[in-house]
Amino acid sequence: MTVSAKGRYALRVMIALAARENTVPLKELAAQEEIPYKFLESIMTELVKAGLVTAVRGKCGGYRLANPPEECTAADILHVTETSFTASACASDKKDCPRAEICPTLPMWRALDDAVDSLLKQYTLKDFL
Amino acid sequence: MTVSAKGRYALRVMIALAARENTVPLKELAAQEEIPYKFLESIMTELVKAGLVTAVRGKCGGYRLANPPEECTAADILHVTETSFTASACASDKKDCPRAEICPTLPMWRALDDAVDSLLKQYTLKDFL
DNA sequence: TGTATTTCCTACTAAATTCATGGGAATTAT
DNA sequence: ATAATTCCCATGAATTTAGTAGGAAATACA
Repeated sequence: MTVSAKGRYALRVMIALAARENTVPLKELAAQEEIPYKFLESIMTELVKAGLVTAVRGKCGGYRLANPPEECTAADILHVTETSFTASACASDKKDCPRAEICPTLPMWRALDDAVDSLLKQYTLKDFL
Repeated sequence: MTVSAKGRYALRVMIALAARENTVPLKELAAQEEIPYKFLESIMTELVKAGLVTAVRGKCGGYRLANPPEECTAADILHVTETSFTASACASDKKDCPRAEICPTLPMWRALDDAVDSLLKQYTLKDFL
């Protein structure tokens, strides 16, 4: 029920990018945020694929936010990094749970997901600067 | 960020106990709820220690709720079973995170914990019957 | 054109956590 | 006594998370 190191790293890096205008190379980001270089590299790949970050290859390249800080929420970021970002496995994969139809707790898991999501949507990168 | 099988099992068993007046032996509970006997046994031990369930040893023994169903919330149960029931490791163990003082995201993790907790407190075992 | 700097891609390894299983001691109704 | 039960301690398997390694592809700049 805890956000992974990966998720916390991702959020931290996004805040770091929000604080800078130019593209920042991974080497610098990893050093500044004290995150293992190669691990961060894999995280950046995901953030790029999700459209939250823009990558510039080659010399003088690096990463920068794809959008203004106030347009990127904590929910956006964590949905990318957290493999199963839902309170209960049942709530997301209906077919995986044969009890879904009769499960008395399903409504609660759904409500919990909604509560978490709506709270995380309230925080944008701008709020962390 | 997902509630473990252990947590879901615990909730299910507690609902099952809430639906019955008498003490129910583990053997029966495990069969009815289709939960591995020995795994459930370890879960019951925790629930007993937490004071949510009363155990009766010996022949004709078993488990029953320690309190009326309307007095036991989902939060009570999940706090027992989930090893780290907090959105971020930082939010619970201050000393583990050297950045706690300056961390811009800590308030959000705290708010998330509060949101989750207050929602889970709204559901009692009675609501699931 | 060559070189240094950078992201991209694929595969692998290590550590931690979750999910169980096994055997037997202690307790209790009959 | 005996059978049915919880309690206690240790171990093992499976899954997920965290971190590493090496090199290919792109790009700025001399």
